[in-house]
Amino acid sequence: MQPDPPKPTEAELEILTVLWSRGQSTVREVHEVIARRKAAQYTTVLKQLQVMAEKGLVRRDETERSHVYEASRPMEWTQRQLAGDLLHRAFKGSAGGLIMGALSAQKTSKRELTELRRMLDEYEKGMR
Amino acid sequence: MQPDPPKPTEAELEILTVLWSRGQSTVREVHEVIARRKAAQYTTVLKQLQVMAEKGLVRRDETERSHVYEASRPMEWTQRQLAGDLLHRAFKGSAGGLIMGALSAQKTSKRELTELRRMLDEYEKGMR
DNA sequence: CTTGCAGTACGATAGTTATCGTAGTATAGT
DNA sequence: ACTATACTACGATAACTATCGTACTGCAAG
Repeated sequence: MQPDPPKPTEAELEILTVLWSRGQSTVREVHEVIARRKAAQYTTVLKQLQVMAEKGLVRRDETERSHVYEASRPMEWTQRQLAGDLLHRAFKGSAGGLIMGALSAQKTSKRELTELRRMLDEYEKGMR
Repeated sequence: MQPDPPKPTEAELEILTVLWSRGQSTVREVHEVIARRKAAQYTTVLKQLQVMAEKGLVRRDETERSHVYEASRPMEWTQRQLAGDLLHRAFKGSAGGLIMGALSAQKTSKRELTELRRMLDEYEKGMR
């Protein structure tokens, strides 16, 4: 599991979200999902995945003629990197600030708020 | 206050944090702070600020010989953009996910946890 | 076999970012 | 007035990103 891969770029993250939701996928499968949201040539996605494989963001299985890709890190791991990165770069490490930013960025339902409280409790429990 | 400025890049954000903490500043002042953390030529910071002014990220007062720069948007505004952006790009809009990411990215003190709960309450109150 | 299709590999390009050197210009001190 | 200094402006460059076209390859159907 080699050195930590670099932070994914915007386009790379979009592809990762596809891989996380679909699991192992061929280029074609990834492309189909991506193309649903935005115009993109097949070879663009292919190239993207090749680069990502070089960077270690995805793993490639070449045994079949159609190569099969999968994210090299679980979604949670990458999310943690991204959240931590933004936390330090824009919020001086203040988790509270980040949360307020997130809450005010989109209106958050009352149900989600109680869900958040539950998460805090749970986190605190597992923390000792 | 013109159209919303674009999302700041990494280096731009670093400069913005200086402007937010210092308020109006000359290039020299910004450079001094930046140079404390990393090697950077004066002209690099200057150029950076010029570009940022073009993008609308900062405002420039040219009345004095040494131009004076200030962030065009308050810290909270930009933080909200960044948090919202990450929220959508990496967390499918799930604030809970982002918060778990942030909490696990760095160990969060018990005191900060209670502070977070207070924030949630406050946010809910101001929400109706 | 041969041809067409589904793949991969690769190179090119345009745009952006970060960085810096150089040149020009105003100012202040001698 | 002259020169050193403190600025700004500008251009160049290297790296990286995103995007795509073209070329090559294996394979299956006729």
